[in-house]
Amino acid sequence: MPNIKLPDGKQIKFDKPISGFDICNKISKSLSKNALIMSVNGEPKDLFFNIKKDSSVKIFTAKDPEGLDTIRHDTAHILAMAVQELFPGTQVTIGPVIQDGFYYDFSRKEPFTQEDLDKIEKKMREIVDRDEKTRREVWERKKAIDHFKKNGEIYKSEIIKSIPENEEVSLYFHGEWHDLCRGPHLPSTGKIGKYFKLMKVSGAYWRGDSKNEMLQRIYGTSWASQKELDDYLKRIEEAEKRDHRKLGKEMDLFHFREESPGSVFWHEKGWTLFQKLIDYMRLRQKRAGYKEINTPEILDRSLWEKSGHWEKFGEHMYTSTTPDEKIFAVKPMNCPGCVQVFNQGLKSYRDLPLKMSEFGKVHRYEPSGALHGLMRVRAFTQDDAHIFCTEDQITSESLSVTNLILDIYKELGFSDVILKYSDRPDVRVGDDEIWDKSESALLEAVKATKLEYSVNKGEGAFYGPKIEFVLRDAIGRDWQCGTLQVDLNLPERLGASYVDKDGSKKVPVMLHRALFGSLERFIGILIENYAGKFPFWISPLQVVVIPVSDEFDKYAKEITSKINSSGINCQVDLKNHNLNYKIREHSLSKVPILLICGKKEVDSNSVTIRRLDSNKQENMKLNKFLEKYTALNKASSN
RNA sequence: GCCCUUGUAGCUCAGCUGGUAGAGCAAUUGAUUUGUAAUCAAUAGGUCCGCGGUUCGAGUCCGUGCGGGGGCACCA
Repeated sequence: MPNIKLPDGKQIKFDKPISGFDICNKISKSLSKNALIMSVNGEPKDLFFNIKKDSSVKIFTAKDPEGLDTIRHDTAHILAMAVQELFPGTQVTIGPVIQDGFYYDFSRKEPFTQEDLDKIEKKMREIVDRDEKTRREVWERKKAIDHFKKNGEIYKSEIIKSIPENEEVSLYFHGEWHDLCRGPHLPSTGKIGKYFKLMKVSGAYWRGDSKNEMLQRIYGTSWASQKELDDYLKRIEEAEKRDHRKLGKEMDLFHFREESPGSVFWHEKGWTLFQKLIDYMRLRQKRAGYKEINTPEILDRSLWEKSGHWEKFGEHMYTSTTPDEKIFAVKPMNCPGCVQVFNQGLKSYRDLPLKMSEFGKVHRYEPSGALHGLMRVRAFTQDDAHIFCTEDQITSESLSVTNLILDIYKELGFSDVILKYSDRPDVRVGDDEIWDKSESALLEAVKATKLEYSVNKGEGAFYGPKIEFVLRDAIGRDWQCGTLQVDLNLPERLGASYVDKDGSKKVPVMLHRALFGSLERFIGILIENYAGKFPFWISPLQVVVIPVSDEFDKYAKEITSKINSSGINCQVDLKNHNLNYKIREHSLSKVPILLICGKKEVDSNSVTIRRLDSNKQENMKLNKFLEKYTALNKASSN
């Protein structure tokens, strides 16, 4: 005679075993209508599950994340159902819920076309209309395997084999159609609603392994209401508008071309942006005690063999054979070169910590399918630095690195940052004592930031633990950028040493650190974060002067030259177009400040300011303008 | 690298079932002299991604290579 405890503390006594439906009926009519699944003592269950013992029960509707997830899960199921109705012989595999939706992987010879997707979606709506009741059966493992095998569902039988022995094998039925599933599911197909949409088809390896067969994955999205679906589609549209590849073209920042896939052709404006970031970082790093160096882009194979890169990452390295048959590699990383700078000359403990920064351009032969605009390229510039220090200095150096990184992110508009800390993997170099030391140093630095962080057990590099910095952009997307890694391996491999107090030679610890990781990628992130509308000080073209008519060209040219002399990037637009046209053109290319000048301005030696996305006008004496905007023309910390 | 998809003027795109290319914007020239998001007109502009094939004939069909896009795998 179960006694049911509800989340609000209320208890209901029943005189016989009951289902979720019974409980809902007891509570309210609307709940009976809206209930999707429930949890019994924390375990997710179907509403038709029979509760025999005293339990705490929670009912979920579409308003709960658990409810929405189940809607998505069920949408994936009816996707599979629709596919098998339309395309008999297609094998189903897995169909999990993912962020904002779900996918289902199928095995079928012929590829699904866009028309197929439309057909499938229509069929799914039919299935919802049929409102078929959900039925759950638990099968004996062997029987289930044989059953799916007999039906040609090889993948399903594989999945059953991998279910742990102590778990039951459950099948969910909708009419004749059934699928292996842990559940829970909605009581009937009608409960799904019709706020779903199939988004795209793509390939995906069975069990995520590139050695396996490639399946066809259909992605979909599913929501509890039309409004949520519309909002989601709108969100995607907004993200597309910010696409850095699109904006890069529109704003004339850079382009790509066939002759060098994955390498950027920077245009003047894009390169100005690039240089501005470097200038800013130089300033900050100099202040933080870094010494900037530069090392060769092409280095003899022997160095890469010594560093271990040749063996581990050889297939991703560009190499070059000289006319006299020597093999050189284009650097995929800056560290070996930097260690060689350290190695030149004798170093004393008094030199430590020695912080060497390098804006090094590296080349990596990335798989063609990985390339993506500026986000994933084959040639990029790292804002790299290597800190050589003693074991005792790891903590303080880590703290100063995290401070610098977070401060610079903030200045560039990213204050929402989370950290990922990774500790020792099973296969590693170095003794445990030094691992203990480096791990606690990094963890201390992580904690000192007071930011949210995750611990990734065993995810560190074989040569040391690491922190990764993930920043969240204006539309909530996460980008992993910065990194701080302890390296207990490379200095030794390349024979780095310093003379300690007692006159003995010691191997220094090396910290690798990068803030943006790749300047190219970071610019991509900046573009998308700001939707191309950069803050004044970063903007590559900051001011455009527009004379009202060619009568005022002379004045416009004069003030343009004065503004440029003050260090602000300014252009004058003397083209034979009217004012409206020019305002539109420069607004679309996202110039932050337009200065309009006509008779009024010439007479009073002033400018009229029009800011991007505002049609307010502000008149100001030229001197005042220069004063105000030179002050704005740098990061606030400078 | 793998699966799907795609490649036409500087840009965005049209071109039905094969009959040797078209628009808008941009560019150039001329007119207009403009006060806050597109002034008007004329002109010029294309090995329809490359290579091969089918065909009397290919932007269109087939094969192949390269590039782009969406995923998967990869990301020191």
